[in-house]
Parts: sequence; C-alpha cells; structure tokens
Amino acid sequence: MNRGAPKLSDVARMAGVSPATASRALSTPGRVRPETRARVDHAARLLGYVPHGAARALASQRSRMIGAVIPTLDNAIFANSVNALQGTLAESGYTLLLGSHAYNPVTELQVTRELIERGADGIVFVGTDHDPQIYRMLATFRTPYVLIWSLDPSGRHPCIGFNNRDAAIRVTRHLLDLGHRRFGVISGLTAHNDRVRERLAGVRDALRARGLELSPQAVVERPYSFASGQQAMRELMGRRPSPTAVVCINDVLAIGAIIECRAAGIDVPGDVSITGFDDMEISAQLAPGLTTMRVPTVELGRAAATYLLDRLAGREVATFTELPVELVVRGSTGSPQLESPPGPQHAVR
Amino acid sequence: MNRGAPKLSDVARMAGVSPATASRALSTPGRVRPETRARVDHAARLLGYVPHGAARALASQRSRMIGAVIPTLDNAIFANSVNALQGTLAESGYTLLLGSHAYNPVTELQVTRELIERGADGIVFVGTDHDPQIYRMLATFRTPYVLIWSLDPSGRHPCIGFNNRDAAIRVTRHLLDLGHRRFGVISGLTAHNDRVRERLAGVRDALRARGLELSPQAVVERPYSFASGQQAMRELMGRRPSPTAVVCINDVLAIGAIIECRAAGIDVPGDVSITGFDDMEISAQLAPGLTTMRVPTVELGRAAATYLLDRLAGREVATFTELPVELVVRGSTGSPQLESPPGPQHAVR
DNA sequence: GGCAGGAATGAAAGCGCTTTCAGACTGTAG
DNA sequence: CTACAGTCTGAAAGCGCTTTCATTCCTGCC
Repeated sequence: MNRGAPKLSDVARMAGVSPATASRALSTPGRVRPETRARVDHAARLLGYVPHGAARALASQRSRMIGAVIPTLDNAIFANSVNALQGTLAESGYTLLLGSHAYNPVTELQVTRELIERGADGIVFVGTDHDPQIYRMLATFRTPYVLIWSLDPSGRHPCIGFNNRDAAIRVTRHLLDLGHRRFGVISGLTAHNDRVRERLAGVRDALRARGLELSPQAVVERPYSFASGQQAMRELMGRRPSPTAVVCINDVLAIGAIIECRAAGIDVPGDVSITGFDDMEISAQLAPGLTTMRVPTVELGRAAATYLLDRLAGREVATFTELPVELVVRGSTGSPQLESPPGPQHAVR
Repeated sequence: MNRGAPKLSDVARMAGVSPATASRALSTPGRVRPETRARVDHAARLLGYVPHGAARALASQRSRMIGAVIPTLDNAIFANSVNALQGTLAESGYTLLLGSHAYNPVTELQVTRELIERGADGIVFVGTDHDPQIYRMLATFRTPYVLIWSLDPSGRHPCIGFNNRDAAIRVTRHLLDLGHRRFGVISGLTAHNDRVRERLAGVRDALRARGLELSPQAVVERPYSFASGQQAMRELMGRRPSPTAVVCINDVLAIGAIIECRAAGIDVPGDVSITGFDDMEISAQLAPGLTTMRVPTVELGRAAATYLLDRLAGREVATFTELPVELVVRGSTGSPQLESPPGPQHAVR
C-alpha cells in the first residue's frame, strides 16, 4: 500500500535514532538535544515525511480538528464567520471539519455525530436551539463546544454572541423614534432558529412598550432569499392600511424588500422605511443604503476558534462572551409622511 | 480517559460476539447472519456506540473525509459550491475538511499538506494554478483529486469546469454585437488565478477578432469586492474617451460598477453597458438586472463530490468534464448611444 | 450417513504513532 | 572516587479498529 509514504520509523532510521526520539523531536522539540533534533528534522525534510494524522490521533487522543455545525453556507453571513473560524484555526495548526444541516434538527444531530466520530476536538454550533441528544453526546464524549450568534439565557452552555432580542428592540425603537406607528415585519422561518424568534420577540417588545401590537397579518414569515424578501414586501404593501415601516429580520430579506420597492415605484424611505439585520457588505452599497444592525461576523468566528483553542490548551476561558452590535443608520429609514397620523410624541412638537 | 465512550469491544461483549464480528456487523452487514447483526445493532444502540474514526482510519486506510482547498469563503460563489460539495458528501457518509488560502500559494501548499496529513481520501482544488509541489505530494500519497471551475488544457489533471476564455469571448461578443467599440475591463487580481487570466484573455481575443485592442489603461485590476468595483468604475469613466462597455471579470465587481453608475448619475445601459460573470443570486434582482455568464456553482460542487466518491469506490470516472455556462442577458447591456461612432457592421444598416 | 463446499465466526496481527518506564549518560557535589 | 540529580534516549505497550486466516458450523448432495 502507501509505498510512497515514508513513516516515522523511516525518518528515525535515517536519522539514526529510535522512533520514540524521532517522535519527540518532531512534536516536542524541547525534549530532545538540539543536535538530535536537527538530524531528525533533516531526515524528515529529505524524505518528505508527513505524519499520519489518524495514527497520531489514535495514540494521542487528539485529532487537531475542530468541527463547525452551521445551518448553511449559502447565507453570506455564515460563510464569513466560517471563513474567519477556519483561518484562525489554521494559524494554530488546526483543521476545520464542516457540517451543515439546512435548519433540519435531524440532520443536525446526524452531522454532529459524524463530527464526533471523526474525532473533532471541539465543535462550534450556531444558536441555542439544539436537540438535547446533541448535548448528551457532547457530554458523553467530553467534547468541548461553544455556541455562537446567540447568548444562552440558561447559562448552561458556553456561548459567544449578542442579545438578538435587545438588538431588535434597538432597531424597532429607531423606527418608533422616527415617528412610525404602522409596522410590518418580514421574518425568517422561526422553526429551529432561536435568532429569528428572539429578534421577532424584540420587535414585539419594543412596540408593546409604546402601546403598539403587531397583528398576525403584519408578520410575513419566509425563507432567507432576496426573492422571498421581494415577495413578502409585495404582500405587506398590499395590506390596508399599509405599513410605513418594515422591519426585516435579516439583510437578505431587507434587500429583497428594497428591490421590490424600487420595482413597484415605492419610495424608500419616503413611502416606507426598511430595516435589516446583519449588515452584509452590499447593504452599505445599495441606494438607499440599508439601515441595519451590524453583527461582528468575523469576530464571531475568530472568537469561537480562540475559545476552543484556549480550552483545549487548558487555558482559562470565559463561558459567556457578549459581543457588541451596532445600529447603522443609512438612507432606508426616515420619518413617515404626514398622511400617516403622527403619534402622541410627535403631536407635542 | 474517555470513560464514557463505549468501544467496539464493549458492543461485542454485550452482543455476545467477537470484536471481529461486531465490526463486520456494523460495517459490512451483508457478511453477517441477520440475527447476529440485530444483536450487535441493538447493543450498539443501547450503548450509544460511536465508532472511533481515527482507529478506523488507521486500520482501514480510509478516513471517509474529503478535503477542499479554496481561495476564500467570502466570495458567495465559492460558498455555494462548497455548500453543495459538503451536502453531497454527507449523503454518502463523507465529511468535509475545509482549507482556504486567500490566493496565497504558500498558504495553499501548507493547507494541502495539512489536509493530506489529516488523511483526506480525496481533495478538491479550485482552478489550475497550483504549486508543482502540490501535485507531487498528491502523487506521493496517491491522493485522488479534482480541479473545479477550470478546464485543464494539459489534460494531466482531472477537472470539472468550463472554458473561462470561451465564456469571456461570448460575453464580449454580445457587447460587440450590440455595437460597442470602446471597452473597459474591471479585472480581478490575476496573480495565482487562472480563471481571471483566462477570462481576461478571452476578452482580448474577442476584441482582436474584430480588430480592436485593449489598451493597458482600459484594464483595471482590483481585488474582489463591491467597493473595488465601484472605485474601478469611477476610474474607468474618468478616462477620455470613456468606454461605452465595461466587462467585469465577475459579478461582485460588476455590481460595484453598477452601484457607482447609479451614484454618479450614469445611465446603465444608456451611457454605458456593464457585464458580469458568475450570476450571483442578487445579480438578477438589481435594477437594471446584470447581464452575466451563469456558472453552475452548485453543480460544480456536486460533481466534484460525485467524482471523488466514484473514484474512491473504484467506479469509472470521466477525467474531463465540461459543464455548460449560459449567457444571461438582462438590462445592464444595450446598444451604445449615437454619440459613439457606430462600427462598420452598423454603418451598413 | 458422510462429505464437500460455502457461510459465519473468532483469534490475532497489525495500521503508525505517542508515551510511559527504565536505562544510559552527563555533570556536579560530597 | 562514589553518589546523585538531571537530561536524553530506547524498548515496548498500547490507542480502537479492520482484516487476513483458520476454524467452526451448516446445508445440500451423493
């Protein structure tokens, strides 16, 4: 078989040392005489030696691989995080094992099992919504893990994220402060997605705090895609009275909504204000620019990597990290036109 | 150590069989009496047995992991392909090992080494531009691989892709046929990127075939980002005479260009026609819609997975697969205005 | 009833590495 | 000169699985 692949014993023989010493020279250079180490290094280089990961993992009980279980890579927001995660892991000699589940909890469980089976030393999950079996498996195999994008209210699971509800409240307040009273919401699918549910709840909270309720038909739930956003916007603007402000649960839907307005000749923000969530690269470039909540996607990926790396190295780690999000106000939001009766605060002015 | 994790011998004992039989029952159910298999399955389920991937890989010389080496996940186009790749692999019980290199050949070599070290049974690469050492390593370790997104002219490497040059020729011809004679090009970085170089060459070929040359200052080379596209467009439109058609080497740059035109009050396609390449989801939604070359990103990922899976299973595989690309004409291209002198063909009309 | 032949099982040898454990060797102190 | 840390190296035992190879157990057939 792999006749072309030199093994550790080949390196050892060439360097004139035992396999044990060769192993030490390569993995823990400090525990070997410099001269010996040089001989081994030289032999390894000459032979083009590449250690056999599986053998190493079996013997050392460490795979140097980190798994990530994400909904999908089709959402640029996750792709960015994964990119940062992978990059940071690579810097420390770790490799990324990637699994996605398309928001299907059964698939997620299976994917997780697969990653554990492959020996992932740690696993990153998105959000807090996970099958109890997943947590049970993680416990059984003593696999460190961390949740990103959300904060775990129960405090039982290490997490790195931000408060989706509070962030949504801030977005909604921005619109309320502009004088809006008639709201529409374009939501992502709430099933198996705590982030969407939290954001939706945040919108409701903010409205309720000002005495407003969100009627069921003011909320349209759609999968993430530009086309869904467009279609949802069309629906919303067909209602009477139509909303003066539409809160979108993420930027993809919001951009779809803006596109729909442009197509339908609806002025943004003149006729309707639109907000997003995530702040994708393109959101700043649109005309009008999208008012949205900036989420530190890159930082999220990097922090997850650092967390697991630290934990595996036995360093101290914070099990709860809240990252800042920032409301970015751009051209897609403004005060409602006069035809919509101003609320009490504005009547005062 | 892993005291919580049951091993094969535990399953075997519980089922009252030898480890060998338990192994067969789980991996090759056909080679075991149904009754025995049931006992083993039952024991495995009861114990929550998860095979130890590294041990299995070591013994069987198969890791059931496939690696992918890509430039970056920040480009949605690659993210889509990787998503499809991962999904297809998962269906066959394979897991994806992901590495990216940000167009740095040194990083690419290192990442590849890492994937081989982790035991990837096969590896997917993007494009044809790779360090000879990479191919040497693949040969040494007898690691099957496949290149995607490009066609290998030398025929030495298995590939699944399309002819970037021909595709660019088709895009350019479309503009020529509309009557354009003054061209600008917004290119991606050509270093370590055969796709960009080929597309650029295609544009030149098409122009030359109609007696036109691309002057050096008509080509602006920029990294992939909306902002670069904008900036490049600004530069291009500052030249005198300004181009009536701008060919962008991918959609990200093209969208940036369109955005710049909107901001600068330049009418598309009235004042200038713009084309992209890739057909991202958003390209269809813009106003005007972007004329572009549709690339089968999902199919690319799926086909790569299928290729490697087939090869690993010992099935016949085609080492050269050309996938169709399609010119999608939308609103961003039109005939040049009269102020630009019509070319000979048009003079005839 | 005995035997060939195939199917199912078990014993045991690794897969290539890490890691005790013990031995060898060095230098320093008594 | 002996004794004793301390440092470096080698022998060997696995890590948890797969996979020959040999054995046992059937089944069918003469």
